[in-house]
Amino acid sequence: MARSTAESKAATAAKATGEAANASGKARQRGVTMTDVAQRAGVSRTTVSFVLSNRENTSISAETRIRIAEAVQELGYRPNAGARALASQRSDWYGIVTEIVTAPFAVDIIKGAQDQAWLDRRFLLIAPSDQADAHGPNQGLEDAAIEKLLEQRVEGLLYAATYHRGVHVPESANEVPTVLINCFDADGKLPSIVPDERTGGRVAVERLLQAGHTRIGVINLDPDIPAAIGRLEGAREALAAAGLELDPELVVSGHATADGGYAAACTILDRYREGQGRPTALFCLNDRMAMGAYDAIKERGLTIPGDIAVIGFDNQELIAAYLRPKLTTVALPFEEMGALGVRTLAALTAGQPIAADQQLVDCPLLERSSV
Amino acid sequence: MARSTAESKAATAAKATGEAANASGKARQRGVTMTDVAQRAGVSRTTVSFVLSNRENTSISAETRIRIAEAVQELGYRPNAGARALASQRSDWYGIVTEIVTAPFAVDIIKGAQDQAWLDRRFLLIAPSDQADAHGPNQGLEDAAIEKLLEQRVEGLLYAATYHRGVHVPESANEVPTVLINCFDADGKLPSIVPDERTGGRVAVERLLQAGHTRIGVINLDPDIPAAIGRLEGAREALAAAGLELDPELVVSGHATADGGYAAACTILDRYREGQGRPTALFCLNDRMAMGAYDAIKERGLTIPGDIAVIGFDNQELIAAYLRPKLTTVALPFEEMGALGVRTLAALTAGQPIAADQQLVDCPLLERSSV
DNA sequence: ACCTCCGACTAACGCGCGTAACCTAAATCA
DNA sequence: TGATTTAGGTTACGCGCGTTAGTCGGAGGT
Repeated sequence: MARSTAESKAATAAKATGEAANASGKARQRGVTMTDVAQRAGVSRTTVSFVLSNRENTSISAETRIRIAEAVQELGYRPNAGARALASQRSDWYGIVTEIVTAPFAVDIIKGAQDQAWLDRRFLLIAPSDQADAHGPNQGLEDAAIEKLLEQRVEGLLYAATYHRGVHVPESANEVPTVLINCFDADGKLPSIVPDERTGGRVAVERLLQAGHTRIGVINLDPDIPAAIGRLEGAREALAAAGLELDPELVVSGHATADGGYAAACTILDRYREGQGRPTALFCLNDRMAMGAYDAIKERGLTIPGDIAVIGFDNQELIAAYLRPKLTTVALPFEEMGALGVRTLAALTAGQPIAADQQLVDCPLLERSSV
Repeated sequence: MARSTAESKAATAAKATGEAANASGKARQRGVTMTDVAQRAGVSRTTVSFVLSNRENTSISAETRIRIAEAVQELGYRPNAGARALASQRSDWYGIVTEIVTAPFAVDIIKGAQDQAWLDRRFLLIAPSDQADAHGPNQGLEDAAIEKLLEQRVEGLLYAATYHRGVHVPESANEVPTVLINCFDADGKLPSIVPDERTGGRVAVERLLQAGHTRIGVINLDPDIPAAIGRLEGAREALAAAGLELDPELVVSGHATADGGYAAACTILDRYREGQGRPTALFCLNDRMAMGAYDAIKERGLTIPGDIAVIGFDNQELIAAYLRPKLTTVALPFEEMGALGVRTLAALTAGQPIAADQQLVDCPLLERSSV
């Protein structure tokens, strides 16, 4: 194939036309490169590169730009992201490593991050992790996953957990900017983004108070985890603001499942009679427990929200939206956390300062029908 | 810096030692290349490449291999996947485009695919799609996503849907091998992997028959979708094998939600009295509807499975495992479909023939406590 | 008539790596 | 003893692209 750029433009055009049918047919297998485009447009590859990357400070005639655009179109040229990354020394990729792939709970973090990355014209490489999966066949998967991501030359790392907690991030993550989502660095070095549990707890109880409830039962999680601590603290704040206190007798911890919620609700409900100290509302620290509480309440012939109002936490769609009545709950801002994570990473990789070492994201109240 | 490989090995070693402290300290910023490793080990870059890629038909002394391994270790060398892909003309990447990122329903497909890809030493690029998201801000996202994946030079494409249906795949997907998961090509060209709905339906009803139920109510989905057609067909098969028929009066369609299931169950339960034709078991074509059916049953003072046995379909963990009693259901084999998708893609890209144009994957019965 | 400047490009190098082809000294063989 | 093989490498090229440092012809200025 003639490669001389000295070849007359007429000849080039003729050849190009001849190939057009070819190119748009099945003959084009793969590998249309920038050089092909350049040849077809009758310019140098450099010029094509300048045009395609919208380079400034470079004057290229409108006519040439058009010819190049046509050539791109006709040949079906598609840039090679890998080659570009190699030459430009930047990949436009972020990596996210998470056990979310395994546990669908907080898949919205990925969605939020994806969307934001898309807006920023960046690509998200998702890698699996086995943080919580000690018994699986994937021991050490997490380190290997980060390693793989670094081999792809990601410019930054997101590390997400399915539930709010402290984590230890593998050392290799230190080689690029890293942001934790829905968890925080137990070693206190890396920036993180977590839900504002405290405010969420306050909002929930405020909603109950606003509906006229003053005696509120709390179905608590394992009291040691950040979610329980924060949410309970918020609940106390709200009560305090109303001049009330949280009756310790009304706080029952249980296993974070529907069965646990059922048992806890039974304990509370059976301890008192109606009007004799029995709470008129239940704040369940997660939706699964609320699901169990529903059963306990219904079993006793009580109605929701008539006799007992219920408010949950987490907004697990499959539960909250399908319970009957639909559950009013406080949502965890997974999408926002994911998006903020990407934005924070962008700032970090650009060398800009970030707002704070630990950023809190609001947990909004989702009104449905259980209060 | 001396680049002569003729330099005596002693000298090279000395220099290397001098640099070691440097390399293991903070001075290493980024960009340890194979050339660095080669220099440090006192060999040519080619040799390093041969060793690292375990190339056969090449004899390299054990001593040299060790020196190279040490150099890799000491310098913290990490291969550059992009450069490798460029040079070798293969990326080891598959792309998966799916609305699953948006709707967490079938995120297990991703997990299955990820795991299999990991075993095959391949990387999965996950891109969002807006197939079902007509009102979102992401119009045309899907085409753009595929385009992006092709720019990364993925070797194959997986296209996954959240629920079993026919889809139209964007044309650009034809440029690389493509496999559909949990959906099939409405144009009938691309290979696909779908759940075996029919067998699933049969298994469910067989389980009910085995428990002694002969009068079985069916809470149906929209009767036109593949899931409903297949599952119902399977149910009929199972009954036929037992010499029974499906009473059309016992098949009620409803909206695919808990409310829909509640309404449908009410219809069936209120039509008959106990022992007067009222079914003793309900086959709900999805778990959400089973959730609603639970309420209808409990509301009438009936017990599960004592008075009415219930069996679901889909195995939506958050529902099935947390209902009380826990729901016996037929699982959709998302993970297996994802894994099989990757395996099929591997065969395709290797030029091997695939088993069939449409591969069915079994839906296993998950025994819990509602039958 | 000469110099300068500017518009419109192009030549050439390097990113990090895979790989075909080649090279050299020692061991083996006829 | 000379020819040939073999172990153990090395040289050089190219993958597709970004980017710096030019080149070249003509318009404007003096």
